[in-house]
Amino acid sequence: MIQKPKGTKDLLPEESFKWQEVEKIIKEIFETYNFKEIRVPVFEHTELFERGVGETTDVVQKEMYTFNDKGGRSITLRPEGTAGVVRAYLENGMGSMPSPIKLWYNMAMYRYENVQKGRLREFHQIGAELIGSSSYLADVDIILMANEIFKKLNIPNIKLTLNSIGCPKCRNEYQKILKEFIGKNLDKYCDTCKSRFEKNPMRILDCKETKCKELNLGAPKMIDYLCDECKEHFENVKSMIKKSGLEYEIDSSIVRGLDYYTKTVFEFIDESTGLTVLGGGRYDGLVEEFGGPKTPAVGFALGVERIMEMYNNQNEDKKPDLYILSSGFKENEMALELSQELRKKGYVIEKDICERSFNSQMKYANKINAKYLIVIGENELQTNKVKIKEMKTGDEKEISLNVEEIIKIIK
RNA sequence: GUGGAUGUAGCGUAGUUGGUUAACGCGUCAGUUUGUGGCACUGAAGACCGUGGGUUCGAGUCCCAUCUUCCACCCCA
Repeated sequence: MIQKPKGTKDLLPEESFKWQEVEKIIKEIFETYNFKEIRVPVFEHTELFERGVGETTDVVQKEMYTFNDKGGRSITLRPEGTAGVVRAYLENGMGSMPSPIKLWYNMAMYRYENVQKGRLREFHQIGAELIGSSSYLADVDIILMANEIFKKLNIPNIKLTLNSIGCPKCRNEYQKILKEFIGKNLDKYCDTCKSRFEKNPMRILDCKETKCKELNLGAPKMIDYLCDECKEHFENVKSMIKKSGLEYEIDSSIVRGLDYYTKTVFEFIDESTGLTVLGGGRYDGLVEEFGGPKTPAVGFALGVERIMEMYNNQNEDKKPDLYILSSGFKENEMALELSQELRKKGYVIEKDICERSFNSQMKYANKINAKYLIVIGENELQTNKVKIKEMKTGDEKEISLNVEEIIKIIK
């Protein structure tokens, strides 16, 4: 038997119904903030992610599904959503539409990861991008919108953590100081850290190797070296969030795995598993990195599979309104006609399509939880009367055999 | 990428120190019941025991490899 590839998942009807419910709730939240949906290709030129996400990141270094197509182009299955959305923003001239641009997406992502619970190779992210505002008010709106998702979905034990990683200006200053600190013991760090020393020393602070962690003790923190502008921005974000009544924690270790972030970064963490369910931040340099004008932006992405683990259904999937039981050619013809008319009016109708016996049809109607049932046989065709039965109670009622009379009962 | 565990019908399990046609429950299909379901009873279908090698007269059971799933590290959503 051929199995599905490692790290992928089939969504069966019971779960796909749950997904639809969650997707609907989140979409409605986005709409109240006037975000519009965007859909971009599953694959892009590899260069887009190398430049956008950053060549020193784990995502680009070891997790991308990259291949050459038949035309010799290097193609990559998207490992995240922001790069593609920003590319589309530029390519479609959205910079000259009324600013800021507010977009949301719901897309599959691909990362060659070691599989574990809550970590798949094909997974889904729902995200939002707000492009064209440098104000702290944009950060706050994005964070509050993200928080709304957990509130509306009734998901408890979610913690918001915040940090600021500064702008290129203060980060350069800070990195000099950091490199001085690390440089003293560089030969004692692990190989990954050594390779990151020149290009991206801040990620060394994120290393989980015990020897590196020990060496990092007492290292200078970015948050203490923010320039005046970044500092003010972060203070404003914090105080506005506080005023809105949302609790948060400062976590100076959040740097995020993608290089494009600047200033505010945040994560919503599930406290029972410790997994990040939603992560995001500001990325003021990305549009420019892709060759566009200097354009500030902020956004987030949430892991759909991870949120599904925590969500409990509020409703049940639809049950058939009516089962039409019939046997015999004329009778089947009548059943078909009735079912077509009722379906046209939006009712969920089940009928025999296997030419099964009376008894089997009866049992089937029961198993699929049909709400009502009618039997079409010789008598009904002759008298034009039919008994309609409520399956739950067993009550039967005789009515004329026509669509209007049936609707009166099942509606 | 590193370390550990796992794998028997659709699902959940049994399978004794290797020994004939791999068992049970749920589910599925049908019959008892050509005019009324749920209960009950009867029957049927469904597994080359994850895959490929090896040891043996003989392997679901032992050995090796490989894959999957799960857990930890790493990383992230």
